[in-house]
Amino acid sequence: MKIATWNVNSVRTRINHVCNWLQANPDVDVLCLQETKVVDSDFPHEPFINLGYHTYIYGQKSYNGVAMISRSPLFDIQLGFASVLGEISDPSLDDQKRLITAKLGNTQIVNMYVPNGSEVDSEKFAYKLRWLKLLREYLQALLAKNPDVLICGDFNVAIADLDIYDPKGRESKVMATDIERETLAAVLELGFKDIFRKFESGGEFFSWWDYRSGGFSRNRGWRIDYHFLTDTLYEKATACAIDIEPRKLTQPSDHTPVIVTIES
DNA sequence: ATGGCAGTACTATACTGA
Repeated sequence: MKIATWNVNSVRTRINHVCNWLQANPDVDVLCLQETKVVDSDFPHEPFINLGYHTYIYGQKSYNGVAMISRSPLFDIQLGFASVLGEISDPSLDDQKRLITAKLGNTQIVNMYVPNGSEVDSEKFAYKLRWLKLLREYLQALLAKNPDVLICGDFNVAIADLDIYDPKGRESKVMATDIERETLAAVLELGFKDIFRKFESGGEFFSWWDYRSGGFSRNRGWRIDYHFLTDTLYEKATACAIDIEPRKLTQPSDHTPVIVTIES
């Protein structure tokens, strides 16, 4: 089983890149997309259906939006926090469409686009931390039903200094502050491990490079796209790869796909 | 220290991202 995650920064603008990538990677079972940036009624289902995939979407106008593109049908699709938790005390956390989960066989796959947070101490930053706190409750509820959970997506947090090309001054930078790391760590403490680090302990591995200032050509990137797996899945994983090829194309997304391989 | 690049909505420029 291969699961991939890719923040495509508009699925409509990137449709050819995504379809070409699927055709070049036919053994990927599920591709989790973030930042689709399209309302559901305008989602480009056809190109995926024509390639033989099933599509599961949760979008909104202009911003955010997630989707799952799957070789075989997925089951028990749930959109947003409330679909799992029931009524939530802060409904604004479901205003932005960032969270979709579904089952592939016995594996619960959660695809998420964590809020960026804009600037430290901004209202958006507070929203990000509240979102991550509710994510913990959400995952706890999923784990109560099924121990085999894979969460992936754009987490907008570099979990270690090794995941940033230059961590100097990171304390005051969004995506790298202690409070973001601690809040995400509290989520992962439920039993999730970074599968990339099962296979690679070194630095200079990134999944996002700023469009500006030649970030990619100078490899000035961040690793903010992850797959976190619970124990049984973690043990069965045999590889985790970052595919930088799509980032080299013209008009690329600023993120590139990350793929985990799990023995079935 | 700042700005740089890109997509969307809209139709000039603001907002957002990371």
